Amino acid sequence: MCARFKPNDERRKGQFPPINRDEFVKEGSLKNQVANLLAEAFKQWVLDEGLDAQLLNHKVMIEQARDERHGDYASNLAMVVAVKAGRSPRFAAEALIERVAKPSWLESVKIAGPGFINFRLSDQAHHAIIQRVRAKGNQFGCLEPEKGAKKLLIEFVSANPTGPLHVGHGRGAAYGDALARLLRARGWLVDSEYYVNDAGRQMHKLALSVWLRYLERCGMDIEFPSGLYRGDYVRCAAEILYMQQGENLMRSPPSGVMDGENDEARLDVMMGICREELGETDYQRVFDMGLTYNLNDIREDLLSFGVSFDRWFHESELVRHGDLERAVDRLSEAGWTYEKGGATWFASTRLGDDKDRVLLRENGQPTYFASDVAYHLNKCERGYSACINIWGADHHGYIARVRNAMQALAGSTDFLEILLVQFANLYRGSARVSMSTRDGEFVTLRTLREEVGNDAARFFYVMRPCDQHMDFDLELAKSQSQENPVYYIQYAHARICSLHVQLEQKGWGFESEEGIRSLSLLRESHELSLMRQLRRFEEVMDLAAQNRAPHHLANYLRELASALHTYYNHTIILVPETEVRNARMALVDAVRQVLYNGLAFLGVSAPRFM
RNA sequence: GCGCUCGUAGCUCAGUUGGAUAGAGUGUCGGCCUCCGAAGCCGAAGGUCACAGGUUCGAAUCCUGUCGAGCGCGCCA
Repeated sequence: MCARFKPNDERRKGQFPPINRDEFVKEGSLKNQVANLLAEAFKQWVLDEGLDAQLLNHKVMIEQARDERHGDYASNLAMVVAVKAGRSPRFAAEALIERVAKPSWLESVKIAGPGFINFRLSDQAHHAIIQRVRAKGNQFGCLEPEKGAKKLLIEFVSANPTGPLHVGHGRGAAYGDALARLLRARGWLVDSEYYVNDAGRQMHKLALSVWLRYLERCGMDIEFPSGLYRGDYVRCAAEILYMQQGENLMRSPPSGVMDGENDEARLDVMMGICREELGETDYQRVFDMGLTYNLNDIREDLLSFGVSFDRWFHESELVRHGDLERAVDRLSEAGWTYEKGGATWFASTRLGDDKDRVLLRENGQPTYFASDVAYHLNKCERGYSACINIWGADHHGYIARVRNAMQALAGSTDFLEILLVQFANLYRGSARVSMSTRDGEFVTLRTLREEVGNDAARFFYVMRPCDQHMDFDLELAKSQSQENPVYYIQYAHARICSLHVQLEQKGWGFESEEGIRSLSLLRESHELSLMRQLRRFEEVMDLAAQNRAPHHLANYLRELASALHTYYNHTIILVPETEVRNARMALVDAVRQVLYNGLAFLGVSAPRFM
C-alpha cells in the first residue's frame, strides 16, 4: 500500500527510482489512496469497538482542504458517524486517527476543529509528482483504458444543415469536444458523432429556398415568401447550382399561392409545386445542393474550431435502411402504440410523460420524434454501453419522451445521459443580439471566431457550467482581448518557455535529473503551494470528467497560472547556484507541462511566445 | 396554468455534491520594473448568499412556500 514512494535515504543517494506507472494507474490518485487508508481505519474501529456494522454504509469522503494550513486533504467522517456511533465527534476522530496507517508519503494525520481529520502529504509525495509530470509529458493527466473499458458515444452539435452554425451551437461544440477529450483522457473509449437531420420538412423548405434564389439568378422575378431561409448562404448555394446546371432547372415559378391564410400551409403547397415541376431527379439535385453546401460549411467551420467527429450520422440512413419502420414496429409489438385519428401514437403517459406522442402522422409521415427513437435504438444496437447526448436547452421537452421510448424498447434508460447546454446570451455593448435564424441577422460561430479568436471563444464557452445561462458580450470580448482570462494562462506558459530561452543564452542549460534530485531544496511557501497545485491536477481531471464539467479544469488552470505568476514575481528562478536553479526549473517546467496539457484538454493552444 | 434550470460583491461568475473566517475575475482606489516577459505582482474597498420558514452538531448547498428571471409544454424540426 505504501510502497510507491521510496524513503528519503534512497533518494539522497541519487537513486531516485522511476514510479511504476501501471501500479499508479491502477490505484488512482493520492486522494483516493488517502480515502482507502481512512476506510481501512474506519472498518478497524467499528470492529474494535463492536459498533453497528451498518455504520460502514457511510461513504468515506475525502475533500481538498480549503486552507493550506489545514494540510492537503480533510475528512468529515468522524462528525458524520459520531451520533450513530454514540461517541463525540472529537472522540471518534481520535479513534480513527489512531488506526490510520501512515506510509512514508503521508506526513501527518491530525484532528482539527469540531472533528475534522486533516491529512498532510510529505514533501516526497509532491516531488514524485513533478517527476511523473516530467516522465509522462503530454500524456500526464491521461490514464490508459483498462481492459474491457466501456465504449461510450458522445453526440453533440447536431445542428440542422439548413444554415451556418451560430454562437449557440458554438457552446455545444466547445463543451462537447472538451468533454470528449476529458473522458478519453480518463480512460474511456469515446466515439463522437454528429447527427445530421437531413430527412425532415425543414430540408424541403431549404430546397425550395435554394430553387427560388436559383430562379432569381436565372433572371426571373420572384417573390420570396417569409418563412423560408433567406440568408446569403442560400444565394451562394443557388449560384453554385447555376454554375453547374445553367438554366436546366428553370421552370415556371410557383405562383397564385401567395395569398392563402396560413403561411406554413402555403409553403407546403409551394414545396409540392417545386417538386412536381422539377421531377424527382432534378429536385434531388436542388435538395442535395442545399444539404451539401451547408454540411460542408458546418464541417469546415467546426474543423477550424478544432472540433472533429468520428462519424456523421445521417437521419436519411435511418429511413433508407428501414430502422425507422423497425423502431415503430418494435414499439407496437411490445404494445406501446395505438391508433387515433389516423395517426400512430406512443403511449408515453404510461411512463409518466405529460401526454402521448405521435410517431406516424395522419398522412403516414414519421415525426421527428420517430426518427429520434430509431436513432437511439440504433445507438443501442451498435454496442455502446453508454450514450451522452448534448442538446440545446430548447430540446428540454424531448428528454422525457426519448427516455420513455428507450425504457419501452430497452427496458432501461440508464445508458442514456442527456446534458443540456444553455444558450449564451449575446450582447453587443448593452444591446441584446437577436438570435433569429429567419432574418439572417444572427451571429454565426464563424463571426465570433474571427472577432475574438478560437482560443478565447473556446475558453469562454467552457469556463461556466453548461447548464448555466451565460452572458457573452462581444464588444467586451473584443475590446478587452488583452485582459481575456485565457491570455492570463497562456502568458504563464509563455513566461516559462522564455526561461528556457534565457537559460540557453546564459549558457547554463537545464539539467532535469539534477533538478528533480534537488527538489528538497525548495522550501519557500510559494514553491510548496505550487507543488500542491500540481498535485491537484489529476484530481481536478477526475472531477471534471465525472461531473461532465470542464469548467472545473478551466478554473483550476487559472489558479495554477496565478500561483505561477506569484512565484515568478517573488522569486528569481535563474540563480547562479546550479542545484537550486535546476530544482526551480524542474518545478516550473512541470507547471508549464500541466498548463499545456490542461489547455489542450479544453481545445485551447499554449503558445511559446505571445 | 404545468414542468425544468436558476437567483451569491457595482458587473460577469466560482464555491470541491452538507463543513472550518463565502471566493476569483472585472471595475474603483493605492503601491511594485537599474532585477529571468508589468499581458504580471502586492494591498484596500465592496455581502441580509432573492425573501420567509423547516431539516441537524453544521445550510449558499437539502425540503416547503413566496417573489423574480430564462427555457420548454405541436400530427414543427
